[in-house]
Amino acid sequence: MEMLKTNERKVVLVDDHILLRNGLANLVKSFDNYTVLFEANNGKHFIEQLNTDQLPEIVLMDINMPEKDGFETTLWLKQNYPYVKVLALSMYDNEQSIIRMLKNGAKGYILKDTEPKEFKAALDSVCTKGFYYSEMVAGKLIYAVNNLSDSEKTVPSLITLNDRETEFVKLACTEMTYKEIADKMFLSPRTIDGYRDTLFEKLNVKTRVGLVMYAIKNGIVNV
Amino acid sequence: MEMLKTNERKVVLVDDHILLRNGLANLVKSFDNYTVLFEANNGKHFIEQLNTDQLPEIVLMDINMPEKDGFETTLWLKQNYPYVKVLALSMYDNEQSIIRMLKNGAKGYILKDTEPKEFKAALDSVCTKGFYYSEMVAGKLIYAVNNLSDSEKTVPSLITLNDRETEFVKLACTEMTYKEIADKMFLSPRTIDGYRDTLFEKLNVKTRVGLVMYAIKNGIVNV
DNA sequence: AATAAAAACCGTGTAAACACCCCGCAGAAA
DNA sequence: TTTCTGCGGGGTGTTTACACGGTTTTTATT
Repeated sequence: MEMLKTNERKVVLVDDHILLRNGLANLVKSFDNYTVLFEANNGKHFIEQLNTDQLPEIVLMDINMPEKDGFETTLWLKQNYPYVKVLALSMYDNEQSIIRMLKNGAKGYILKDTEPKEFKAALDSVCTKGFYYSEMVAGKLIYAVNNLSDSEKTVPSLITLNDRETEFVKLACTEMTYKEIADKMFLSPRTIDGYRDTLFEKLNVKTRVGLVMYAIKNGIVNV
Repeated sequence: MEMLKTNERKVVLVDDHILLRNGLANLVKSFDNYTVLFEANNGKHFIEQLNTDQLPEIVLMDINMPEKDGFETTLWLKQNYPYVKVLALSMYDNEQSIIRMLKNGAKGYILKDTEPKEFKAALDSVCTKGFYYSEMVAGKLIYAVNNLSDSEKTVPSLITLNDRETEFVKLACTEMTYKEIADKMFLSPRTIDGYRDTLFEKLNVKTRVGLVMYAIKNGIVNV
Protein backbone atom coordinates (compact mmCIF):
# COMPACT_ATOMS: atom_id res chain seq x y z
CA MET A 1 0.00 0.00 0.00
CA GLU A 2 3.05 2.22 -0.16
CA MET A 3 2.42 5.08 -2.56
CA LEU A 4 5.10 6.44 -4.80
CA LYS A 5 6.98 9.40 -3.46
CA THR A 6 6.72 11.33 -6.71
CA ASN A 7 3.26 12.47 -5.77
CA GLU A 8 4.45 14.18 -2.65
CA ARG A 9 4.26 17.91 -2.33
CA LYS A 10 7.68 19.35 -1.82
CA VAL A 11 7.78 22.16 0.70
CA VAL A 12 10.55 24.54 1.69
CA LEU A 13 10.44 26.67 4.84
CA VAL A 14 12.11 30.07 5.12
CA ASP A 15 12.08 31.65 8.56
CA ASP A 16 14.73 32.92 10.93
CA HIS A 17 12.87 31.71 14.01
CA ILE A 18 14.45 28.29 14.12
CA LEU A 19 12.15 26.82 16.75
CA LEU A 20 9.03 27.80 14.83
CA ARG A 21 10.51 26.68 11.54
CA ASN A 22 11.49 23.33 12.96
CA GLY A 23 8.11 22.81 14.49
CA LEU A 24 6.42 23.71 11.25
CA ALA A 25 8.70 21.36 9.36
CA ASN A 26 7.65 18.50 11.61
CA LEU A 27 4.02 19.49 11.23
CA VAL A 28 4.32 19.52 7.45
CA LYS A 29 6.06 16.14 7.48
CA SER A 30 3.21 14.74 9.53
CA PHE A 31 0.73 15.62 6.80
CA ASP A 32 -0.01 12.99 4.16
CA ASN A 33 1.69 13.58 0.85
CA TYR A 34 3.86 16.40 2.07
CA THR A 35 7.60 16.39 2.36
CA VAL A 36 10.12 19.03 3.37
CA LEU A 37 12.94 19.63 0.92
CA PHE A 38 14.98 21.90 3.13
CA GLU A 39 14.81 24.85 5.51
CA ALA A 40 16.48 28.25 5.33
CA ASN A 41 17.20 31.01 7.80
CA ASN A 42 16.47 33.82 5.38
CA GLY A 43 16.02 34.67 1.73
CA LYS A 44 19.71 34.64 0.99
CA HIS A 45 20.22 31.14 2.36
CA PHE A 46 17.07 30.01 0.60
CA ILE A 47 18.30 31.12 -2.80
CA GLU A 48 21.70 29.57 -2.18
CA GLN A 49 20.14 26.22 -1.32
CA LEU A 50 17.63 26.23 -4.14
CA ASN A 51 18.28 23.42 -6.60
CA THR A 52 16.91 23.75 -10.12
CA ASP A 53 16.58 19.98 -10.47
CA GLN A 54 14.44 19.71 -7.39
CA LEU A 55 12.24 22.76 -7.07
CA PRO A 56 9.68 22.98 -4.26
CA GLU A 57 6.01 23.24 -5.00
CA ILE A 58 5.38 25.53 -2.06
CA VAL A 59 7.61 27.88 -0.12
CA LEU A 60 6.46 28.87 3.36
CA MET A 61 7.88 32.36 3.57
CA ASP A 62 8.32 34.49 6.65
CA ILE A 63 8.28 38.23 6.02
CA ASN A 64 10.58 39.81 8.57
CA MET A 65 13.98 38.27 8.14
CA PRO A 66 17.55 39.52 8.12
CA GLU A 67 19.71 39.51 4.98
CA LYS A 68 16.88 39.21 2.44
CA ASP A 69 13.31 39.55 3.64
CA GLY A 70 10.14 37.85 2.49
CA PHE A 71 9.09 40.65 0.16
CA GLU A 72 12.32 40.58 -1.82
CA THR A 73 12.59 36.82 -1.86
CA THR A 74 9.01 36.36 -3.02
CA LEU A 75 9.58 38.87 -5.81
CA TRP A 76 12.77 37.09 -6.78
CA LEU A 77 10.89 33.78 -6.96
CA LYS A 78 8.18 35.34 -9.08
CA GLN A 79 10.76 36.59 -11.54
CA ASN A 80 12.91 33.44 -11.60
CA TYR A 81 10.66 30.50 -10.78
CA PRO A 82 7.09 31.72 -11.23
CA TYR A 83 5.62 28.25 -10.75
CA VAL A 84 6.92 27.97 -7.21
CA LYS A 85 4.04 29.01 -4.97
CA VAL A 86 4.67 31.18 -1.95
CA LEU A 87 2.53 31.00 1.18
CA ALA A 88 3.37 34.04 3.29
CA LEU A 89 3.74 33.55 7.00
CA SER A 90 3.62 36.61 9.20
CA MET A 91 3.10 37.77 12.74
CA TYR A 92 1.35 40.93 11.72
CA ASP A 93 -1.92 41.45 9.93
CA ASN A 94 -1.46 44.95 8.55
CA GLU A 95 -2.86 45.66 5.12
CA GLN A 96 0.34 46.97 3.59
CA SER A 97 2.26 43.77 4.28
CA ILE A 98 -0.56 41.60 2.97
CA ILE A 99 -0.98 43.64 -0.18
CA ARG A 100 2.73 43.85 -0.76
CA MET A 101 3.23 40.12 -0.41
CA LEU A 102 0.31 39.27 -2.67
CA LYS A 103 1.54 41.86 -5.16
CA ASN A 104 4.98 40.27 -5.10
CA GLY A 105 3.45 36.95 -6.02
CA ALA A 106 2.42 35.22 -2.80
CA LYS A 107 -0.53 32.87 -3.26
CA GLY A 108 -1.71 33.16 0.32
CA TYR A 109 -1.07 34.86 3.64
CA ILE A 110 -1.43 33.26 7.05
CA LEU A 111 -0.60 34.41 10.55
CA LYS A 112 1.57 32.67 13.08
CA ASP A 113 -1.34 32.30 15.44
CA THR A 114 -3.22 30.17 12.91
CA GLU A 115 -4.60 26.82 13.97
CA PRO A 116 -2.72 23.82 12.54
CA LYS A 117 -5.95 22.70 10.89
CA GLU A 118 -6.26 25.95 9.03
CA PHE A 119 -2.60 25.78 8.22
CA LYS A 120 -3.11 22.43 6.56
CA ALA A 121 -6.12 23.79 4.71
CA ALA A 122 -4.02 26.69 3.47
CA LEU A 123 -1.33 24.36 2.17
CA ASP A 124 -3.89 22.17 0.42
CA SER A 125 -5.66 25.14 -1.06
CA VAL A 126 -2.49 26.67 -2.44
CA CYS A 127 -1.55 23.33 -4.00
CA THR A 128 -4.87 22.46 -5.55
CA LYS A 129 -6.60 25.77 -6.16
CA GLY A 130 -3.43 27.80 -6.50
CA PHE A 131 -4.36 30.30 -3.84
CA TYR A 132 -5.57 30.68 -0.27
CA TYR A 133 -7.35 33.69 1.13
CA SER A 134 -8.50 33.45 4.69
CA GLU A 135 -11.39 35.52 5.93
CA MET A 136 -8.91 37.73 7.71
CA VAL A 137 -7.00 38.47 4.54
CA ALA A 138 -10.12 39.07 2.53
CA GLY A 139 -11.47 41.37 5.20
CA LYS A 140 -8.27 43.36 5.36
CA LEU A 141 -8.19 43.71 1.60
CA ILE A 142 -11.74 44.98 1.49
CA TYR A 143 -10.94 47.39 4.28
CA ALA A 144 -7.84 48.51 2.43
CA VAL A 145 -9.52 49.27 -0.88
CA ASN A 146 -12.26 51.13 0.93
CA ASN A 147 -9.75 53.32 2.70
CA LEU A 148 -7.46 54.29 -0.11
CA SER A 149 -6.51 57.94 -0.13
CA ASP A 150 -7.35 59.92 -3.23
CA SER A 151 -3.79 59.82 -4.48
CA GLU A 152 -3.74 56.06 -4.09
CA LYS A 153 -7.01 55.75 -5.98
CA THR A 154 -5.71 57.58 -9.01
CA VAL A 155 -2.33 55.89 -8.82
CA PRO A 156 -3.21 52.43 -7.55
CA SER A 157 0.40 51.35 -7.39
CA LEU A 158 1.74 50.02 -4.16
CA ILE A 159 3.77 52.14 -1.82
CA THR A 160 7.42 51.43 -2.40
CA LEU A 161 10.46 53.10 -0.94
CA ASN A 162 13.74 53.36 -2.77
CA ASP A 163 17.08 52.71 -1.10
CA ARG A 164 17.67 56.31 -0.20
CA GLU A 165 14.21 56.69 1.32
CA THR A 166 14.57 53.47 3.27
CA GLU A 167 17.90 54.66 4.64
CA PHE A 168 16.29 57.92 5.67
CA VAL A 169 13.38 56.18 7.38
CA LYS A 170 15.73 53.99 9.37
CA LEU A 171 17.63 57.03 10.56
CA ALA A 172 14.37 58.83 11.31
CA CYS A 173 13.65 55.99 13.75
CA THR A 174 16.61 57.03 15.87
CA GLU A 175 17.12 59.98 18.16
CA MET A 176 19.10 61.82 15.51
CA THR A 177 17.89 65.23 14.41
CA TYR A 178 17.27 65.83 10.73
CA LYS A 179 20.47 67.85 10.62
CA GLU A 180 22.44 64.90 11.94
CA ILE A 181 20.70 62.59 9.48
CA ALA A 182 21.68 64.98 6.69
CA ASP A 183 25.31 64.81 7.77
CA LYS A 184 25.22 61.04 7.94
CA MET A 185 23.69 60.77 4.47
CA PHE A 186 26.02 63.45 3.05
CA LEU A 187 23.06 65.61 2.06
CA SER A 188 21.85 69.09 2.75
CA PRO A 189 19.28 69.45 5.55
CA ARG A 190 16.94 70.86 2.90
CA THR A 191 17.14 67.66 0.91
CA ILE A 192 16.30 65.74 4.03
CA ASP A 193 13.30 68.02 4.36
CA GLY A 194 12.33 66.93 0.89
CA TYR A 195 12.58 63.24 1.75
CA ARG A 196 10.49 63.77 4.83
CA ASP A 197 7.82 65.69 2.94
CA THR A 198 7.46 63.17 0.15
CA LEU A 199 7.37 60.30 2.62
CA PHE A 200 4.75 62.03 4.75
CA GLU A 201 2.65 62.38 1.63
CA LYS A 202 3.34 58.91 0.34
CA LEU A 203 2.75 57.08 3.61
CA ASN A 204 -0.11 59.28 4.67
CA VAL A 205 1.42 60.42 7.94
CA LYS A 206 1.78 63.87 9.39
CA THR A 207 4.57 63.68 11.96
CA ARG A 208 7.91 61.98 12.47
CA VAL A 209 6.31 59.73 15.09
CA GLY A 210 3.76 58.69 12.49
CA LEU A 211 6.58 57.86 10.13
CA VAL A 212 8.30 55.79 12.81
CA MET A 213 5.13 53.84 13.60
CA TYR A 214 4.55 53.17 9.91
CA ALA A 215 8.11 51.97 9.47
CA ILE A 216 7.80 49.55 12.36
CA LYS A 217 4.40 48.20 11.37
CA ASN A 218 5.66 47.52 7.88
CA GLY A 219 9.00 46.05 8.79
CA ILE A 220 11.05 48.83 7.22
CA VAL A 221 12.99 48.98 10.45
CA ASN A 222 13.69 46.02 12.69
CA VAL A 223 12.85 46.44 16.34
CA MET B 1 12.80 -1.39 28.68
CA GLU B 2 9.80 0.87 29.20
CA MET B 3 10.53 3.39 31.94
CA LEU B 4 7.95 4.52 34.41
CA LYS B 5 6.11 7.66 33.50
CA THR B 6 6.46 9.19 36.94
CA ASN B 7 9.97 10.30 36.13
CA GLU B 8 8.84 12.36 33.20
CA ARG B 9 9.23 16.11 33.24
CA LYS B 10 5.89 17.78 32.88
CA VAL B 11 5.93 20.82 30.64
CA VAL B 12 3.30 23.45 29.88
CA LEU B 13 3.53 25.83 26.93
CA VAL B 14 2.05 29.33 26.99
CA ASP B 15 2.18 31.21 23.69
CA ASP B 16 -0.38 32.84 21.46
CA HIS B 17 1.40 31.81 18.28
CA ILE B 18 -0.35 28.52 17.87
CA LEU B 19 1.86 27.18 15.11
CA LEU B 20 5.01 27.81 17.09
CA ARG B 21 3.45 26.46 20.28
CA ASN B 22 2.31 23.31 18.55
CA GLY B 23 5.66 22.75 16.95
CA LEU B 24 7.39 23.26 20.26
CA ALA B 25 4.98 20.87 21.93
CA ASN B 26 5.88 18.18 19.44
CA LEU B 27 9.55 18.92 19.89
CA VAL B 28 9.25 18.62 23.66
CA LYS B 29 7.32 15.37 23.32
CA SER B 30 10.08 13.99 21.13
CA PHE B 31 12.61 14.51 23.93
CA ASP B 32 13.20 11.60 26.29
CA ASN B 33 11.57 11.95 29.67
CA TYR B 34 9.53 15.00 28.73
CA THR B 35 5.79 15.23 28.45
CA VAL B 36 3.43 18.08 27.70
CA LEU B 37 0.63 18.59 30.21
CA PHE B 38 -1.29 21.19 28.22
CA GLU B 39 -0.94 24.31 26.12
CA ALA B 40 -2.40 27.78 26.62
CA ASN B 41 -2.96 30.80 24.42
CA ASN B 42 -2.08 33.33 27.08
CA GLY B 43 -1.58 33.81 30.80
CA LYS B 44 -5.27 33.92 31.54
CA HIS B 45 -5.99 30.60 29.87
CA PHE B 46 -2.92 29.13 31.50
CA ILE B 47 -4.08 29.99 35.00
CA GLU B 48 -7.54 28.69 34.25
CA GLN B 49 -6.18 25.37 33.07
CA LEU B 50 -3.68 24.96 35.88
CA ASN B 51 -4.49 21.99 38.06
CA THR B 52 -3.08 21.91 41.60
CA ASP B 53 -2.96 18.10 41.61
CA GLN B 54 -0.85 18.02 38.48
CA LEU B 55 1.52 20.95 38.45
CA PRO B 56 4.08 21.28 35.65
CA GLU B 57 7.75 21.26 36.41
CA ILE B 58 8.52 23.79 33.68
CA VAL B 59 6.42 26.43 31.98
CA LEU B 60 7.62 27.66 28.61
CA MET B 61 6.39 31.22 28.71
CA ASP B 62 6.09 33.66 25.84
CA ILE B 63 6.34 37.33 26.80
CA ASN B 64 4.13 39.25 24.41
CA MET B 65 0.64 37.87 24.70
CA PRO B 66 -2.85 39.31 24.86
CA GLU B 67 -5.01 39.12 27.99
CA LYS B 68 -2.19 38.45 30.48
CA ASP B 69 1.39 38.71 29.32
CA GLY B 70 4.45 36.73 30.29
CA PHE B 71 5.65 39.24 32.86
CA GLU B 72 2.43 39.16 34.85
CA THR B 73 1.96 35.44 34.55
CA THR B 74 5.49 34.68 35.66
CA LEU B 75 5.07 36.94 38.66
CA TRP B 76 1.77 35.27 39.48
CA LEU B 77 3.45 31.87 39.35
CA LYS B 78 6.27 33.05 41.59
CA GLN B 79 3.75 34.20 44.18
CA ASN B 80 1.43 31.21 43.95
CA TYR B 81 3.52 28.24 42.85
CA PRO B 82 7.15 29.19 43.40
CA TYR B 83 8.41 25.71 42.60
CA VAL B 84 7.11 25.83 39.05
CA LYS B 85 10.05 26.91 36.90
CA VAL B 86 9.54 29.37 34.10
CA LEU B 87 11.66 29.36 30.97
CA ALA B 88 11.00 32.62 29.14
CA LEU B 89 10.61 32.50 25.38
CA SER B 90 10.91 35.73 23.48
CA MET B 91 11.48 37.15 20.06
CA TYR B 92 13.44 40.10 21.34
CA ASP B 93 16.73 40.27 23.15
CA ASN B 94 16.48 43.65 24.84
CA GLU B 95 17.92 43.98 28.30
CA GLN B 96 14.79 45.34 29.93
CA SER B 97 12.68 42.33 29.01
CA ILE B 98 15.35 39.89 30.12
CA ILE B 99 15.88 41.63 33.43
CA ARG B 100 12.18 41.99 34.02
CA MET B 101 11.46 38.33 33.37
CA LEU B 102 14.33 37.12 35.53
CA LYS B 103 13.26 39.56 38.23
CA ASN B 104 9.74 38.16 38.05
CA GLY B 105 11.07 34.69 38.67
CA ALA B 106 11.99 33.19 35.32
CA LYS B 107 14.81 30.65 35.54
CA GLY B 108 16.00 31.18 31.99
CA TYR B 109 15.48 33.22 28.84
CA ILE B 110 15.75 31.92 25.30
CA LEU B 111 15.00 33.44 21.92
CA LYS B 112 12.73 32.05 19.25
CA ASP B 113 15.63 31.74 16.86
CA THR B 114 17.38 29.30 19.16
CA GLU B 115 18.58 25.97 17.78
CA PRO B 116 16.52 22.97 18.95
CA LYS B 117 19.68 21.52 20.48
CA GLU B 118 20.18 24.56 22.64
CA PHE B 119 16.51 24.54 23.46
CA LYS B 120 16.83 21.01 24.79
CA ALA B 121 19.91 22.03 26.75
CA ALA B 122 17.97 24.92 28.26
CA LEU B 123 15.14 22.62 29.35
CA ASP B 124 17.59 20.14 30.88
CA SER B 125 19.53 22.87 32.61
CA VAL B 126 16.44 24.43 34.14
CA CYS B 127 15.31 21.01 35.39
CA THR B 128 18.59 19.83 36.85
CA LYS B 129 20.48 22.98 37.75
CA GLY B 130 17.42 25.13 38.28
CA PHE B 131 18.49 27.83 35.86
CA TYR B 132 19.72 28.47 32.33
CA TYR B 133 21.67 31.46 31.22
CA SER B 134 22.81 31.46 27.64
CA GLU B 135 25.82 33.46 26.59
CA MET B 136 23.48 35.97 25.03
CA VAL B 137 21.59 36.53 28.27
CA ALA B 138 24.77 36.74 30.31
CA GLY B 139 26.24 39.20 27.87
CA LYS B 140 23.18 41.40 27.91
CA LEU B 141 23.09 41.39 31.68
CA ILE B 142 26.72 42.44 31.92
CA TYR B 143 26.08 45.13 29.38
CA ALA B 144 23.04 46.27 31.32
CA VAL B 145 24.75 46.58 34.70
CA ASN B 146 27.62 48.42 33.08
CA ASN B 147 25.27 50.94 31.56
CA LEU B 148 23.07 51.79 34.48
CA SER B 149 22.46 55.47 34.93
CA ASP B 150 23.47 56.99 38.25
CA SER B 151 19.91 57.05 39.49
CA GLU B 152 19.54 53.37 38.64
CA LYS B 153 22.74 52.54 40.50
CA THR B 154 21.56 54.12 43.73
CA VAL B 155 18.06 52.76 43.32
CA PRO B 156 18.65 49.45 41.58
CA SER B 157 14.96 48.79 41.12
CA LEU B 158 13.63 48.01 37.70
CA ILE B 159 12.13 50.64 35.48
CA THR B 160 8.40 50.62 35.96
CA LEU B 161 5.76 52.93 34.57
CA ASN B 162 2.59 53.74 36.41
CA ASP B 163 -0.81 53.80 34.72
CA ARG B 164 -0.71 57.47 33.91
CA GLU B 165 2.78 57.26 32.45
CA THR B 166 1.84 54.23 30.40
CA GLU B 167 -1.19 56.06 29.07
CA PHE B 168 1.00 59.01 28.14
CA VAL B 169 3.56 56.81 26.39
CA LYS B 170 0.85 55.17 24.33
CA LEU B 171 -0.44 58.55 23.23
CA ALA B 172 3.10 59.73 22.54
CA CYS B 173 3.29 56.89 20.01
CA THR B 174 0.58 58.54 17.93
CA GLU B 175 0.64 61.62 15.75
CA MET B 176 -0.94 63.73 18.47
CA THR B 177 0.88 66.82 19.69
CA TYR B 178 1.58 67.13 23.38
CA LYS B 179 -1.18 69.72 23.57
CA GLU B 180 -3.68 67.25 22.13
CA ILE B 181 -2.43 64.59 24.50
CA ALA B 182 -2.95 67.02 27.38
CA ASP B 183 -6.55 67.57 26.30
CA LYS B 184 -7.16 63.85 25.99
CA MET B 185 -5.75 63.19 29.46
CA PHE B 186 -7.53 66.22 30.96
CA LEU B 187 -4.24 67.76 32.01
CA SER B 188 -2.37 70.98 31.42
CA PRO B 189 0.20 70.90 28.63
CA ARG B 190 2.76 71.75 31.26
CA THR B 191 1.95 68.60 33.19
CA ILE B 192 2.46 66.61 30.04
CA ASP B 193 5.85 68.28 29.76
CA GLY B 194 6.56 66.94 33.22
CA TYR B 195 5.62 63.40 32.26
CA ARG B 196 7.80 63.62 29.21
CA ASP B 197 10.78 64.96 31.15
CA THR B 198 10.61 62.33 33.88
CA LEU B 199 10.19 59.57 31.31
CA PHE B 200 13.10 60.86 29.24
CA GLU B 201 15.22 60.73 32.38
CA LYS B 202 13.87 57.39 33.55
CA LEU B 203 14.13 55.61 30.21
CA ASN B 204 17.35 57.29 29.21
CA VAL B 205 16.08 58.78 25.97
CA LYS B 206 16.39 62.27 24.59
CA THR B 207 13.61 62.68 22.05
CA ARG B 208 10.04 61.65 21.48
CA VAL B 209 11.18 59.21 18.82
CA GLY B 210 13.49 57.63 21.37
CA LEU B 211 10.56 57.28 23.71
CA VAL B 212 8.50 55.64 20.97
CA MET B 213 11.25 53.18 20.11
CA TYR B 214 11.69 52.29 23.77
CA ALA B 215 7.97 51.75 24.17
CA ILE B 216 7.86 49.40 21.22
CA LYS B 217 10.96 47.44 22.13
CA ASN B 218 9.59 46.88 25.61
CA GLY B 219 6.05 46.07 24.65
CA ILE B 220 4.51 49.10 26.31
CA VAL B 221 2.65 49.73 23.08
CA ASN B 222 1.46 47.02 20.75
CA VAL B 223 2.41 47.38 17.11
C1' DA C 1 -4.03 64.74 64.34
C1' DA C 2 0.02 67.02 62.99
C1' DT C 3 3.64 67.32 60.02
C1' DA C 4 7.03 66.17 56.79
C1' DA C 5 7.97 64.21 52.55
C1' DA C 6 6.66 62.90 48.15
C1' DA C 7 4.06 62.77 44.33
C1' DA C 8 1.22 65.11 40.96
C1' DC C 9 -0.01 69.13 39.09
C1' DC C 10 0.60 73.80 36.73
C1' DG C 11 2.78 78.57 34.88
C1' DT C 12 6.41 81.38 31.99
C1' DG C 13 10.02 81.64 28.91
C1' DT C 14 13.55 80.33 25.26
C1' DA C 15 16.22 77.95 21.76
C1' DA C 16 16.24 74.16 18.98
C1' DA C 17 13.92 71.06 16.09
C1' DC C 18 10.15 70.11 13.20
C1' DA C 19 6.57 70.72 9.59
C1' DC C 20 5.31 73.00 5.57
C1' DC C 21 5.09 76.40 2.06
C1' DC C 22 7.70 78.49 -1.86
C1' DC C 23 11.53 77.77 -5.56
C1' DG C 24 15.30 75.97 -9.25
C1' DC C 25 18.38 72.45 -11.73
C1' DA C 26 20.08 68.14 -13.93
C1' DG C 27 19.38 63.84 -15.92
C1' DA C 28 16.60 59.84 -17.09
C1' DA C 29 12.35 58.15 -18.91
C1' DA C 30 8.09 58.65 -21.51
C1' DT D 1 8.95 67.76 -25.86
C1' DT D 2 7.13 66.74 -21.42
C1' DT D 3 7.27 64.34 -17.21
C1' DC D 4 9.23 62.18 -13.45
C1' DT D 5 12.88 61.56 -10.05
C1' DG D 6 16.76 62.80 -7.28
C1' DC D 7 18.89 66.68 -5.67
C1' DG D 8 19.51 71.31 -3.44
C1' DG D 9 17.78 75.90 -1.31
C1' DG D 10 14.90 80.05 1.39
C1' DG D 11 11.52 81.46 4.57
C1' DT D 12 8.00 80.88 8.30
C1' DG D 13 5.07 79.33 11.79
C1' DT D 14 4.44 75.44 15.02
C1' DT D 15 6.03 71.98 18.09
C1' DT D 16 9.32 70.20 20.97
C1' DA D 17 12.81 70.13 24.61
C1' DC D 18 14.36 72.05 28.65
C1' DA D 19 15.20 75.66 31.77
C1' DC D 20 13.42 78.42 35.97
C1' DG D 21 9.72 78.71 39.07
C1' DG D 22 5.10 77.46 41.75
C1' DT D 23 0.67 75.08 44.12
C1' DT D 24 -2.14 71.25 45.50
C1' DT D 25 -2.92 66.56 46.75
C1' DT D 26 -1.32 62.04 48.50
C1' DT D 27 1.33 59.29 51.39
C1' DA D 28 4.01 58.17 55.35
C1' DT D 29 5.58 58.95 59.99
C1' DT D 30 5.69 60.65 64.46
